Amino acid sequence: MPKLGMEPIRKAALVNATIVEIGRSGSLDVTVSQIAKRAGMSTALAHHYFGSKEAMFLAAMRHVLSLYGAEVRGALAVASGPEQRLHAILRASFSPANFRREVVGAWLNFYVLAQTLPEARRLLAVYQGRLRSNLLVCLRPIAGAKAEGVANGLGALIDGVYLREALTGTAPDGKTSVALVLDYLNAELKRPRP
Amino acid sequence: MPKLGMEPIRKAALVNATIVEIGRSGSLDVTVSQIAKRAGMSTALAHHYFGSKEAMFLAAMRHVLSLYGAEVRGALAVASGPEQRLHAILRASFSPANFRREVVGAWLNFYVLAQTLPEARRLLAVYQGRLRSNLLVCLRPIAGAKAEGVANGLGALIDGVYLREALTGTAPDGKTSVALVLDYLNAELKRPRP
DNA sequence: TTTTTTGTTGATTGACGAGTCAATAAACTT
DNA sequence: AAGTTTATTGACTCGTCAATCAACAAAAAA
Repeated sequence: MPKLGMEPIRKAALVNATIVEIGRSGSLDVTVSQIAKRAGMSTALAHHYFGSKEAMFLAAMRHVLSLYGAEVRGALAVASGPEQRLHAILRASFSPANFRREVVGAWLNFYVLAQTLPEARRLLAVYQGRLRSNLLVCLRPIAGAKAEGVANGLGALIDGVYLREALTGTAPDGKTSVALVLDYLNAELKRPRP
Repeated sequence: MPKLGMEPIRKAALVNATIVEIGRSGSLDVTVSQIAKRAGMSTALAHHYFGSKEAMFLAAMRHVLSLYGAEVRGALAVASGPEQRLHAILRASFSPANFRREVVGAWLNFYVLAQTLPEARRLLAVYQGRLRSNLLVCLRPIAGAKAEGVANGLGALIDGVYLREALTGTAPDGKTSVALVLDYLNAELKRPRP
């Protein structure tokens, strides 16, 4: 009983299922069969809409990245002033949503994918570029000439703190992460000699 | 023509081959057959010595970690004074050896493994603990009460910078990485109000 | 109403992979 | 010399999996 206009629905279900399955297994070692079953359809249909497993992975990556982007934009929308906006970016980066098992799994595996899949590397570069640009807008008014360097450091620190927080067995603590990064920021800003 | 005492030689060859194959494929999706072939033996022999592919992965992880540990110890041995020793740790962490394709591949995939394999997580915790302890020894004399916090930040920043450097298409630059981390350190140390 | 487009799947193909086993052979022990 | 331990592999088991195909169903277009 084919209702028309299924494509976007099926694709969304598959993307979702891909992320969940990657999170569940903790690796890219998920079968199309698993993904399709979780999305409630046959493997043949999954292939029909995406053509290959690789395409599903990339679509999933795009989705995770766009969710993160949306979260940052949402947080920025209600923040005013450079400091407030910086806080907003950090809070969004370390939000509980980003520490959900499947999101962590997605990120770690995207790093792995980025080693060999050019498109994955490109997407990662886009994410890093956006983060950097967002940080720079906030930093230029308050860090002046140091803005570029501080943005680099902040970006790396965010990734590093996330990585550690995501991989220590204990429940991740966004508050502490934000505080750690803010501490770095304050150190850079209040340093006597630029 | 079985010569005796082959076990350590074969195991070393397999560990090496595992790392190379992970680096080559960029993922944990390597077959025992590939590993065994690169190590110059049959798959049956590989299983004979390690029992499972998982055991090979863990042995490879231990090896990469121990190489890194040795590099740090080596650098520390010829450095005196807290500052010098900190520089030594950073230089070792961002040495060209650590940016070789197969080492990057190993690290990224160990992160992935750590999500699900408790032993891998344990090994990662050991590495982070050692790094933290090494940093603390240097930091206490020069950072005093701030030492703990700075060590946390430095550790995360090192991981984050490494991750970014390893994944940007361009050739990784250890010098710049060291400089970035040192900049953070100086900012924390020279901050007026602790 | 015929044709085309869209949705859908069971069955199949063709390939590969982890781990086991039996068998062979050389070295070391007694 | 007989027995044991270590080294080594080809062949095999049992399983999986990505991708394709043929076929069917329903809606839309002609």
